Amino acid sequence: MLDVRRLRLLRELALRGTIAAVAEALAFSPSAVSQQLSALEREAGVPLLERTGRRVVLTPAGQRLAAHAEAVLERLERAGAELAATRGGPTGPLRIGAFPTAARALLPPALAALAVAHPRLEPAVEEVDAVDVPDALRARELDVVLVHEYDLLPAEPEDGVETEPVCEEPVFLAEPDTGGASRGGSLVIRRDEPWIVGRRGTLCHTMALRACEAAGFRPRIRHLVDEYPTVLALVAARQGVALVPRLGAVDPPEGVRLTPVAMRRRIGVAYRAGSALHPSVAALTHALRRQAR
Amino acid sequence: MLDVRRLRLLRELALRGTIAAVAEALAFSPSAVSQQLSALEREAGVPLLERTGRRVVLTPAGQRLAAHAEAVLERLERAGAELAATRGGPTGPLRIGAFPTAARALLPPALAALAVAHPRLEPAVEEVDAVDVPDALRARELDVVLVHEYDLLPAEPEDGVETEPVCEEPVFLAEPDTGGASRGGSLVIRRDEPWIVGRRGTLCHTMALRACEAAGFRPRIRHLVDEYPTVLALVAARQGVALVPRLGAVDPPEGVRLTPVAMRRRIGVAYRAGSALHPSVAALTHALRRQAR
DNA sequence: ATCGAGCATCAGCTCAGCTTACGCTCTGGC
DNA sequence: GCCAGAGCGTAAGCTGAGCTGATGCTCGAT
Repeated sequence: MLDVRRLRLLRELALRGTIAAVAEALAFSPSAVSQQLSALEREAGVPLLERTGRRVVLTPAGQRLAAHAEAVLERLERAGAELAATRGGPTGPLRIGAFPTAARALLPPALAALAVAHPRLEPAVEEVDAVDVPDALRARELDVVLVHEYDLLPAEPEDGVETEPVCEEPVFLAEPDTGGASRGGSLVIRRDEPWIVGRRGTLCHTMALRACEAAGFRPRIRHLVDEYPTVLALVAARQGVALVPRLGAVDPPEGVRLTPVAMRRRIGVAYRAGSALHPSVAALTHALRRQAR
Repeated sequence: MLDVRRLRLLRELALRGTIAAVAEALAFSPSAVSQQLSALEREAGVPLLERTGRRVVLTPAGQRLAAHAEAVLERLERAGAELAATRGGPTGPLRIGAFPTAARALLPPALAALAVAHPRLEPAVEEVDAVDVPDALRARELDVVLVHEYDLLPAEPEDGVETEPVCEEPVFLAEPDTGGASRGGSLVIRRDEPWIVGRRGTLCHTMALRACEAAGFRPRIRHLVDEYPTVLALVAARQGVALVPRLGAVDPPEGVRLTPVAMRRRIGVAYRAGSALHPSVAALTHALRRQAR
């Protein structure tokens, strides 16, 4: 009978690529991981890893075994979720990851409602970068993560992670309020304005570029700022224009005009495959949905 | 993460009913099983067992968890089978169980062919009672078992065990050869003859009773004998009539007339769920099928 | 050419989990 | 009705699986 703890290491290796990364993710020493993978290879009787240069890669047999491991672990996750469900309502710690806007605008009221409905639930929120989400979930550093995607930028599915939609919101063009009549939501008219976009590598950065690209021009980028309150303050100071989702534009400062554009942002929750039935996860999803209405 | 070794114990408990039986089956002391199940219950956070009298029974939550365990273990079995397949052809020990007729008539030539095709396979045959088959497979005492069923007596599916057909054979009515013309294969005409059937509790015993019952009478049973050569010798000695499948009637003695009746026996192989792809299992199944033609 | 990242191996230690011993409770046979 | 034994749980003690930390080797990047 194959050892599931070792299969877990193999699966993590398939996801992360190096033994050192697996070790760090699971809080082991690289030595331990190496030893356990060697043992797994001995059990299997087939080479699973191959040293290439100073790294290792999975052999085809190793990849197939990693797929089996994925399936086994998912079923274990489901079993655990079901147990938690029979254990009664949501209880204990729930580690929630969120992108900054959600952490500020969406989560606090949802958590307040949750505290009333499920007083024994202990949510812990942590801001997290989108790129770290799958690893954080798989490594069990987080249990649920609020994620978002834009029309022009659909998120691709990740192994071992499932996503469920929570709500959709419009995206606004934010520009200095000159007092004149609105010029409508088309981006093209602002092609010569300076733009304020998210920092490079963020979803919002890419989203703004894609949106301008779709409108047929490359924006002149002046400011790189992630926090929407700051963005709006810059807009009010006539530093440029920006694209801002509704949740980023609650309570806009004076001197900012918001015009809807033809793009929407979708917000969802991501969790480990199999934990959809977990009562704490289900309760948070429910609270977020109610909040979003 | 739930411990799979402990889940295995829970699954065995679901199948066998007592901790002592689980311990014996897996070569542990009952104490070890008890401790591990307690630990599993602690992990689960839900009562899984309930003491009733001097036994334990699974709670509903325990039963559901056992079902998950079954799924996990089956997937592990498949992973192992796939590894064995990539390891190259059939190799190593293969523990084969068989009912007596198959052990005598079907297996030896199949094993001879197998030895030529796969010299590194080390088959070990053991006669086994039909009632012990599922436990022997689940407890990993055997890898493959030859099983049979009669038209009137279909085998019900067992958790964790899969069955695949190998061949079908006719069943004969064996009666003393009086030299006269055959009276045809109807059983009714022999309703007053003494009958020779398998020992009580065997499939063959039940099969004979069902066949007579279907023909509308209750047989007068004189001899209870399992071994078909002995049965045929008794028939030749004019001790009664009997129902004998073809494999039990190779080389019949003088003075026995065999007439086909409207019943067939199906022979199949049973193995642990998930091990169908195991090269040794597949090779044996293949050899048996060829042999049966 | 050199340095560091990445992996394997070795030695040593710790704790999970096994066995043995024992006690308790219930059941079935006499 | 009683008692022997089946069945389960707990306590104590031991062993080995598996972890850490040290060391060495091999690449690849600067």
